[in-house]
Amino acid sequence: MPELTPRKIKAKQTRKKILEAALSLFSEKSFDETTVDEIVKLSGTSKGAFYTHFKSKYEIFLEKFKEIDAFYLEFTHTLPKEASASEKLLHFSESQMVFLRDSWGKGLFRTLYTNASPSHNYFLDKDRVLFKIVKEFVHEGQEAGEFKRELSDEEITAIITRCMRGTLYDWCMSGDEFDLLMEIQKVMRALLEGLKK
Amino acid sequence: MPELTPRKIKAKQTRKKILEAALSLFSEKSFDETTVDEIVKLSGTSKGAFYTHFKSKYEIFLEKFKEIDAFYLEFTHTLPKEASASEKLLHFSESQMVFLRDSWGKGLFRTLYTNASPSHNYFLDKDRVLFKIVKEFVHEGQEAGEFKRELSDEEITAIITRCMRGTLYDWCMSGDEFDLLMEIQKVMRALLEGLKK
DNA sequence: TAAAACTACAGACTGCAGTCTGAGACTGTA
DNA sequence: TACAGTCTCAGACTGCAGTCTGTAGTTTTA
Repeated sequence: MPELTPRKIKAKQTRKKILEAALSLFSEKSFDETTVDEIVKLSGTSKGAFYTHFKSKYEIFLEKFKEIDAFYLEFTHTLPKEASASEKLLHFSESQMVFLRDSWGKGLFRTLYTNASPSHNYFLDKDRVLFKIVKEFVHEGQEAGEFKRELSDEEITAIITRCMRGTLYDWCMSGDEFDLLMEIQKVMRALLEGLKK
Repeated sequence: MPELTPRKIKAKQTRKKILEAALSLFSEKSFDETTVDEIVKLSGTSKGAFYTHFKSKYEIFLEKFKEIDAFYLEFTHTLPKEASASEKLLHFSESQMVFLRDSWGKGLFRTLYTNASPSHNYFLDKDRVLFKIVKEFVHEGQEAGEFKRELSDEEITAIITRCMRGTLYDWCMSGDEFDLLMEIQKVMRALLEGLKK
């Protein structure tokens, strides 16, 4: 079905070259500091090529961000089966924050937030792995009679991920005094408490 | 003490002309659609004048946003004294969201979020009226034995405003299907429940 | 297999926020 | 009252994301 004509193969290679050059520059400097012209130069292509393959500079950036989901997924396997749903959720959010703080950093999140748009919003994508993971825990908690049923698992998930997002926002816009781990604990504990029966 | 020499008076007038022209254009079109050149032209000044009085186009935008706090303040006077702290907080957040939705709209918030930076962040300013209002209610609730005391009033306030912010974020980045009022109710109910003794 | 239609790409160009230079007017000092 | 220093402002300039136009080569059609 993909119909790989020689031309399309070459196009894919071009796309890949651009992507790799961009990611390399993003990590070497930062998103804001690397220009599209540099990406184009390093990849030996052109602006025309760049914009046929990507809608914007930000779109490339998002590409990298998808890697985060891999971590999430892997992490869930390490959680003890016997823990309660709210313990799992608390644990998960803590590990998530530590991971994001140490492996990604504020700068990336600032970029993520300040370049987001309704049509291009990584956070709000309901198909995200994060969303699915949280939803599963919530569902589990409801089945076990731990959480309320007035709200659907989907609604509760929306609430939880939203408050995580708010915390992440405050963190990446704050100075060093903001302790991401402590703050997520406070928020999650209050929230989970309120969601229990 | 202000030492109003003729020169400073004229400078203030220039500043005012720029501000008024900008706000007029922002409401006529939108933030993104109005250019600094237009503002400068309409106000009969120059770029040089613009950037001596304002650090950026966004800074002018924020100027307008401060009006919101006036609404907040006024609203608190309309709340029944006898209501519980959590009722007041719930009520307040609901009215706030209705107000923001109907009088301000998504567009402005999108601008607010996507142009924010650590040094220039309206939301995170702890001196904001919003912060003070919420803190007062929280404090009241703690005094009345309604809320936990494990967290300080300041900490609880941070949590609450953060989750409001997260909800606002989701709203302004979402399509029409997002019901801001319903969503804030869900979030606030869960949160307030979890903060009670 | 010739012509028509399309695709991936090159790079010049546009639009806009923000910077820089310089000048004229004002202010404070002696 | 002269003159050195300092503001306010004008507008030319820079830097960069994204657009537009043209084209060579490829694919499709007849």
